[in-house]
Amino acid sequence: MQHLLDGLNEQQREAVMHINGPLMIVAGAGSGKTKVLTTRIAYLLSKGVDAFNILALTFTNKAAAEMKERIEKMLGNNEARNLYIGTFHSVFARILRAEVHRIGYPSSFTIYDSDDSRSVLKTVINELNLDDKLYKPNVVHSRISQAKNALMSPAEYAMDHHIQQEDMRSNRPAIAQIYQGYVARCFKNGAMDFDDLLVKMHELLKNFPEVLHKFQHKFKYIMIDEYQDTNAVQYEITKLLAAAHENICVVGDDAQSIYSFRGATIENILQFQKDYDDVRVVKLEQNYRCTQSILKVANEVIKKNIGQIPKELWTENESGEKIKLVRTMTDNDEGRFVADIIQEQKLRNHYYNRDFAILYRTNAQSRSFEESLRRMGIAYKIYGGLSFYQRKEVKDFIAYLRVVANTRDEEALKRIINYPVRGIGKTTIDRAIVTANENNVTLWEVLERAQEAGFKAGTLESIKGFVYMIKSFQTMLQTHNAYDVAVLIGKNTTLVKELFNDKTVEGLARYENVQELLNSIKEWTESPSNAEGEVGEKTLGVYLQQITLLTDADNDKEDSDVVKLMTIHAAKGLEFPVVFVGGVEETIFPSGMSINTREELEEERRLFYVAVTRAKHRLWLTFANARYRFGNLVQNEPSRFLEEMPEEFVDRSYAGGGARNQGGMGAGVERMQRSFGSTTAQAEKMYGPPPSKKKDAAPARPSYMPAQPPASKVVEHKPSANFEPSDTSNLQVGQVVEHQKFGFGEVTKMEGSAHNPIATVVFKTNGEKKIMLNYAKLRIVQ
DNA sequence: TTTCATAGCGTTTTT
DNA sequence: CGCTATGAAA
Repeated sequence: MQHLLDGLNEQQREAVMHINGPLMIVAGAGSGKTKVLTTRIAYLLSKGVDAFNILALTFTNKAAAEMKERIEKMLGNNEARNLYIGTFHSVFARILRAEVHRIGYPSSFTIYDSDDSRSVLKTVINELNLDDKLYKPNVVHSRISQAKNALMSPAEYAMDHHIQQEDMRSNRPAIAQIYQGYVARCFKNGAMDFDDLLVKMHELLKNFPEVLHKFQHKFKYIMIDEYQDTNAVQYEITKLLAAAHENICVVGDDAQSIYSFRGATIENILQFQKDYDDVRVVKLEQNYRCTQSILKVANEVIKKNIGQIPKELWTENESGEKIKLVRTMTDNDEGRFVADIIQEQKLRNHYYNRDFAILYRTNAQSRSFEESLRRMGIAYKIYGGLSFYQRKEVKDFIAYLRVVANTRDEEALKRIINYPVRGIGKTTIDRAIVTANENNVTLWEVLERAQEAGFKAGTLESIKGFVYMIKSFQTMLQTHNAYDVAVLIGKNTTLVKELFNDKTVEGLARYENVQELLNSIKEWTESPSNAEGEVGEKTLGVYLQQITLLTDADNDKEDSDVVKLMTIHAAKGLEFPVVFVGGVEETIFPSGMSINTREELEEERRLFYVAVTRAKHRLWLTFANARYRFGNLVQNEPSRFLEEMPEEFVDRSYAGGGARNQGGMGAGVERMQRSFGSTTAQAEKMYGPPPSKKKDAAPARPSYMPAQPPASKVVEHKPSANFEPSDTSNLQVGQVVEHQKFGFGEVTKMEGSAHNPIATVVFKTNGEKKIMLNYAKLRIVQ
């Protein structure tokens, strides 16, 4: 047993060994938090606690997988596979699978990602005949999400005076109505959004005493990582679960709370001591990650925040280099500078690509870094942005799987019903949806009984074919695994073939993405357990639920030697030898959206703290005088956070003398001012004027002259006197035809299906055109 | 019914 | 700037 505790400091050991009763670990950045958590679980197991009785909630699936691996190594057996470790969302998804039938959901419920949610909202907003200019899905969704995270039902939302006033003031009084419609629609679709995974879990525990009792009894020991980033639902759930044994251990750092925008409240960790009697508090204050300089800077900046748990982080590490502040002219220069330094540092200090991380406040900032790295031939990977599973072609394929697993899923159904094209167009779908709503059945049920709805013969055939196909996939699922069915789907829908035939660069990438998806299904099907160590359940539904909850980081292959680019939020919990933080400018960092209240600004500062403390050895902070935003050059002041850093640990020699060109700077100010400049005027001198906002800034022309017609001007053709459309059903390559507008031309290619033939015609006067024979009138000349 | 062009809009941050 | 949501032509 002793060896488990070896190498732990006094506080860490205390945290590990306190196993009964509530425990709060205040873990500063880089203080060995993960080590403590894993050791603590191993310690519990070694004391005879059954792995089945331990629940550990982490922030990412990757963290969960890592912890499990480390515990297995420590113990030398595979007991760890029986632990319940995962994110709130994935652990609850797993529990819901078994229990959610009680509230009318299928166990293979679909999990909607933000895109799906937005799409449902759009439908609801349209059906309520509301102005979609006013009710933007994004705005509405965040409103609903906030309500859910505060455990507020649609009815309660409608009754709440404060909320109603807010919605009135923003001229959106119908959000309550939309909320209600949205919830109803999700339920009808057998689908849950991210928030529902928490809300429905809470509902089950609250309304079904037998469920609550079962899980209270099961989870005798509960651990929650990143507790400072939990929200109200998560708080309520854990409180319910822990109520029986009160063996609850939360780990967090109030200084790193950066998720208030999704309902996280720092109060949860500040109030923990009041929630339970006899809370043991352990502070981990020794940092093992950063150099003195980095840590001093971080400490000093975060001190500007008021109302924290008092603590002073210290380290025995060497002092290291000063933090380097860098000013560049534009965002493109910033990118070039960082790429240059990476190149230089690789040579000078023998770093590998994988030792570098470039962090930024917003995803949009990745572009300039990406470009310069590519130009320099430095391998990199961008985390976040749109994930693999959000790409069009992947989502399309997955939509088939989703429908097969859950035909109630209307979003997925709408996506694939006419993809690839099978003659079920918008009119047909709209009509089917109306029928479904009128009869209060699902869209799928309408399709199943299409003959009763009175579609015309051709359409009915198409629908029948589609329904038959989906049903055959479902049948196959009973005897085959998810991978086999997926391959069959790819074949039968000609979806893979279609992508394969697209030989453009993007088409090739799309094809490869679908292949990769198939591989991932195969891998998943064949591996004995899933991300949470769940053995056995290898159904299609489970697969789909899991991938929706996956992030880029979860799929990360640690072995690849690439520079990592990500937002600071995504970098939480990670560390890198060398870190660059880009765009340290007012309106970006702190974000222009978050400078209106002290609370907002303090969260930005905590974010800055997180960014700085990701670095182990070297840290560069960069900012640009001006950067391109929506196509035009705008200038920003250096971030106010730069002024808050203690001078002695900061090297400003690349920074134009001082962050804000004011007070306290050395003699360098003027020199740097001259050589770097700081105004847009100078930026324009070097890079030309910003593109004009006006569309028509081009050559002046007298107002009486009409603007140039669009480039694709048609040379007028007067149809022959005897023009009469011919029967083109047998049109052949090589025939000469006349078109009413385009004139005479020769057919060079025939393509398209029998139902929708397309002829390519090269016209004498107008060049090559693609003509759809069903609609265009052609006279065959010879 | 499908495709292609363009107008308009967006950037916090994520499960 | 780059994407996507709509509408006119095919």
